[in-house]
Amino acid sequence: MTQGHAGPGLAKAYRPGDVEGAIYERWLAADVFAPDGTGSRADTSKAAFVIIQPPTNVTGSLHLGHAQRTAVEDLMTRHARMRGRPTLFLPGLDHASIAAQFVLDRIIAADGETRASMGRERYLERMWRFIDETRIVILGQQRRLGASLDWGRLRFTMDESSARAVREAFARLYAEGLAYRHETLINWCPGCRTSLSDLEVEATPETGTLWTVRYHVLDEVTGSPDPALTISVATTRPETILGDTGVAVHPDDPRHAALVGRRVRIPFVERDVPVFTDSVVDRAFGTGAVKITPAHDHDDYATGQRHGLPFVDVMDDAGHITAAGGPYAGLERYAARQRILADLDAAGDLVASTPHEMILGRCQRSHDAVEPRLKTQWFVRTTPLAAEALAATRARKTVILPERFEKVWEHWLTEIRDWNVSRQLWWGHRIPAWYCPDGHITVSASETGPHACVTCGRPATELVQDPDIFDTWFSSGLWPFSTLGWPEATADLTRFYPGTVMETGYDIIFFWVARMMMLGIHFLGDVPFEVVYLSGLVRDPYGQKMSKTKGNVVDPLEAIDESGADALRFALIHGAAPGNDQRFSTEKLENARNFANKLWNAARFVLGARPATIPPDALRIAPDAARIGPAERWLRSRVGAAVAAADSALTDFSFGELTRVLYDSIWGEFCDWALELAKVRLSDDALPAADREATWWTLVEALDTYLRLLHPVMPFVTEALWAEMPRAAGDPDLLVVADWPAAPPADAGAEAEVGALLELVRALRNARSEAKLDPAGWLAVEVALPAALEPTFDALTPALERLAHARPLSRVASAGALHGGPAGGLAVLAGPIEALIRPVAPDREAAARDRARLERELAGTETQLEGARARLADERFVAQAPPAVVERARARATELEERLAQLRARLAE
RNA sequence: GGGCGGUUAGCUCAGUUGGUUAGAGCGCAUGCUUGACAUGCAUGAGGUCAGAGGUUCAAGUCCUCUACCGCCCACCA
Repeated sequence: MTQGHAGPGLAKAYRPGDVEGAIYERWLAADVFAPDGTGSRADTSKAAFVIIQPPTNVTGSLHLGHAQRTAVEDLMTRHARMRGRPTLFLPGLDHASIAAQFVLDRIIAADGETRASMGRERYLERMWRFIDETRIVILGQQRRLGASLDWGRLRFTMDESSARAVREAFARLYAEGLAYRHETLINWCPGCRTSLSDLEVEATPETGTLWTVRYHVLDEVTGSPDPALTISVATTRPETILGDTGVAVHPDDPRHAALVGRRVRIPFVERDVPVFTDSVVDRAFGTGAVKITPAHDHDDYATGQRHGLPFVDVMDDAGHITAAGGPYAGLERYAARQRILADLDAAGDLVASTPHEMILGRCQRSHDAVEPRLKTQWFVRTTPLAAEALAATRARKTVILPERFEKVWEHWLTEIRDWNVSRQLWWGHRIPAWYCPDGHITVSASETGPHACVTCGRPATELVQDPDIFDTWFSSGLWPFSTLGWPEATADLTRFYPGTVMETGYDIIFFWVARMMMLGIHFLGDVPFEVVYLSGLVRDPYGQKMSKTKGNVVDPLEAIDESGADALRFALIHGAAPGNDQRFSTEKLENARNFANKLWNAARFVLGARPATIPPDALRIAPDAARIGPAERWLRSRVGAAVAAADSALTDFSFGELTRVLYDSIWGEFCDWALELAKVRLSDDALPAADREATWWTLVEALDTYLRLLHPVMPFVTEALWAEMPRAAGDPDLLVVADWPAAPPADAGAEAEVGALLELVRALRNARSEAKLDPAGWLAVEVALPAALEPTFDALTPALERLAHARPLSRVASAGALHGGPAGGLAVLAGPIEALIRPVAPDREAAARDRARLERELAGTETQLEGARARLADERFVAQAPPAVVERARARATELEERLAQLRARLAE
């Protein structure tokens, strides 16, 4: 592009909906999102920036939390892209087996079907149909948000490439002895009919009942239960009585010493079990005697193993009592509990029941009480993997933000237990393990499975594949490299692994982040990402977690329809700190939309103010330094400060700080002051055209810089406005691939001088308002100011007159000249500047109000001066504080003294 | 039972390595049809930074304790 640009012009009103869709299309058409897209202007010699986004669950639509994360991810991506780095922002979907089945089960239930009635094959077909619908919705939402995802690389965890990585990873772990099959007590959800990892069990505090039950001791001679000799045990789960295989007491407990070694009869199942001692028993709890159910309780499992007790499983997959439960067989577990309690009571063996505070494990998904059950499952030995992940974070190869999460990270990985990866579900990756009739295990990474049993050579036809699937997190744990072609040694893998930043919510740090770290380091020999950026949760205006059941969910699409994607993104990023939860409210969204509107109108003004001497398609040039005035120098310096502050915020991942800086600069400096100051020069026909041009180019430069800085946060509106802006030589067509801005030079002198005069304007406005002078009238003001400020004052007088609505604003030789004139003026003090408002007409009331204002100011100044003097009088302060601090304190005291003198002089008149 | 976070203006939140005058948005009050913007402009009121103690010349900021709120981890019947 060799010519400056003039677009079709901007609509008078800002309507986000009118520009967003078209702009996304332009980005896609220009192919700027892919690291090697035809429109990419990336410098391939620079390190790639790879952002890792959690693949979205296919089950539902996006909520505000997704929107916030996508906004943050896209912000980082767009910034890196403008810095000229090749960027990879890969879109993905996760099959989310348990969540997806949970949702689909409800859908098919509406048609009167169940998982069982459909069968595995039909069920999975139905699932694919279901997710084909949802995936379109989900991907459309990301697009509406403006996420600059490389759509050509869309990956799904159920794709063959992911499946291959899963098989390979598992086969390697098995070969290395890090995956093993083992019968043990696992967490079982009767509602979902699957086992769960420890992480998927939520410990929920509840008030249950502690029942005391009598077991009858067997007569040593007759072998039948003694009606009189009993031992009482306490239990919160009477249904597990059916699986009891022992009673334990503490070895030093005299109350039960006589019964140790005797046998008791478990009621209903008529099983005779031993009474024995074990020091795990807490003598203070309950009766001091514990019923032992090794197949249904984690503690009892260990106790049972120590004492060689039988393991009697009394429950089936649905949570119903099995044949082992004798008369209760077939009953649902809680129905069985009630029947057992009633029967115990009838037999006179239910001694007591008391309310009991306890922690109950519930399924994260269905909230059913989790049942500990004995099952044979596949486990991953995590201890060695966790050690490597820990070593990596300790060596700072991967940094977790905010840092405080490193502590829980350390704790969890140190205390980690082996990971049960088997799930008794259908939707997911089938475990690639085959069993021969002799029980030999063959694990194969081949898509078609093994040819024969590796142990006995039986042919594949005689082998049966494990019906279970993997925990979803097993495939998502491979995400940073399975998406790049692993296990093949692809060019992508070399180029994009490890990733740069992994962004996600802190709620899945263990589920996902830890697994990616462990598996990434293990299989690739290097960490999967350099930075873990953890976002907080988005809550409703009252701090509640958003959930569909509470009905407080804000749909991102509604917010976008209402206020635009830019406003939503800004609202979600503004004021959010990593790891901190954030409340979302319509007020925040409105504020963000107003900001976008403000920017729109500011741009409209700048573009409309182009001096006629500049052709519409002129190439953008830097303002002529010899032609600009103090206001322009001030603006350029402030823009430079904004660039520096934005850069530093981005370096620190302080995105809330970034939006604050941009909001304040654009609204508080550019719109409130710079544009108003510029209006005078731009419309001054007496000024040489070159001067007016220089002023305009200064505004264009500032706006151009702001648009670039803001683009990562508000991509649509900035792109739309930039389309209308003059281009510099070498600028691309689209802002999305434009260069990140450099800071215009700082100008401390202009900042100080113009800053002081803006203070004067504020003071004059304040005085007018406080004295309730005619708001629309022109004030006659005389100003006395330090000699150093005089040239700036003279240059800006017309602009200052306009801003303060004061004319004439005339300079007098000295402060003394302000006194002794016609009586009844209002004194105004602004730092080193003194001014006097000459009333248009004498007004006794206004004078009185003004006097009150001055008196208040006097009192305040006195207090401040007292403090400043006390500080300086303290020898230790003068001696020990840094010289710069002492110097500042001195200057401050001097300033206050002068001000005090001025005020006293005014009040004395 | 362990650990983490929060407590700053009426509300929602910023506040960098301690530095003297603690900020913003919303809300509130007063006023403004000033040629980019009423999705706006101007001005103002409003804070003993949860409480107590300590370190320091200096504490919203560092340390200790307390209170309240929230979260995470945890196999005691």
